[in-house]
Amino acid sequence: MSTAERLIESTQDLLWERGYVGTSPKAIQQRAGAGQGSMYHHFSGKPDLALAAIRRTAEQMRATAEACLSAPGTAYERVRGYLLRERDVLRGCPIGRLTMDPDVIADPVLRGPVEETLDWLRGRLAEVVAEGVERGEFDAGLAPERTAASVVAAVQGGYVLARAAGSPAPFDSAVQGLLDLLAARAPHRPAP
Amino acid sequence: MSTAERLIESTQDLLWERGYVGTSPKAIQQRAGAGQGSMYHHFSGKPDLALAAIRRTAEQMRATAEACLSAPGTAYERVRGYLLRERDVLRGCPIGRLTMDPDVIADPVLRGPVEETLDWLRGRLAEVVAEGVERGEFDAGLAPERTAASVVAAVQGGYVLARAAGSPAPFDSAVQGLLDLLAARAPHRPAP
DNA sequence: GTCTATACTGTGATAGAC
DNA sequence: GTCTATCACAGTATAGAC
Repeated sequence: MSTAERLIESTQDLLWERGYVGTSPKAIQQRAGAGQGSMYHHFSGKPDLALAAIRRTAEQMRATAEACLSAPGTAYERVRGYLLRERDVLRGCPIGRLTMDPDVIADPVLRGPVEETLDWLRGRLAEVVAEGVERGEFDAGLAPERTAASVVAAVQGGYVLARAAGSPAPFDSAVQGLLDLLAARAPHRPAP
Repeated sequence: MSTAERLIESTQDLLWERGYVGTSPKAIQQRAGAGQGSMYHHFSGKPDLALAAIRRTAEQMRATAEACLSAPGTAYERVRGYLLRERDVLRGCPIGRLTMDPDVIADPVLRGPVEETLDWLRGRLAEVVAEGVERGEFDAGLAPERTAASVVAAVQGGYVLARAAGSPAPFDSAVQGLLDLLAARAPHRPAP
């Protein structure tokens, strides 16, 4: 793998673990096995490298979510598939995490991919819910946009609860609680 | 106000804004209008001062939540009151925020108040939901613990979405989406 | 109690040799 | 392209004067 690739991947890991503020160029270089000069040859500085890493992570997250949401099954089943997909819960969300980073939120360029990714996810989930309503798989009264926001928030908030508790259990509760509520709005009442 | 008090309040503000990793003793001293020696006289170092600040913030958050949850009204109304209470949404949660701080999560002493506060909140909300079920204000099938976790997650996740978007709108959607789902489980169907 | 001086390490970046 | 040397500055803490 090229040095630039290794630098990007190391940055992805460190941003996930420690955030932007908590990640130093030195730490990135050490993890990538690259020298200082090498890093500053490929990237103009920390923000530039972080941007490349954030974009890469955003792409990957989008692909993972799309795989769940475009799977076969009813709308409820696809939402359930997204909510119950395997996750390393205690690591949290590599994109959502960045919203707590003051330097990321303050810089429109760095915040860009974060905003786009979470917007896309809400929009995509809203499509699935709307489809479900059209097909009669969900109650007509279910509001797609709001429901989609609740689904994404359950995941993001679940990570917060799990990390506070030092255990994935509260994440599972939060997700299952929402799934219980959604199942009650799916006319055929599938098992949650 | 005493110097120690000013140091604690400055630390509360900075932890909320920039997190533990992003907050330096120097920045705290400047905001508090205190010298270095003064800070190290009252506190043994950054972790000690941060602990005092986190404990203070945790107390305050608990008091605010308890005020909503012990208000008069049905269980649904009290949960709604908690969810719709005024918030500075873009600032996020001063306690939930800390779960993304690697140095806080790694230190059991600093994580302690964070864990206790969010555990207490879930437990307290579960009591309210359980009471509602007993009184017939909620469907008997509603699981108190799971529902409580979903409520807290909606708020914490709502903050993430709002900060990503640079707007409180997605927070409101997530909260309202959950409220819609909960209203459908309250036999008298109050307006959400 | 509060201040200034000091020390040491880490951060983020540049310069120039190879 | 990659390396090492160097830099200015911030982070964290201690020492000792007042």
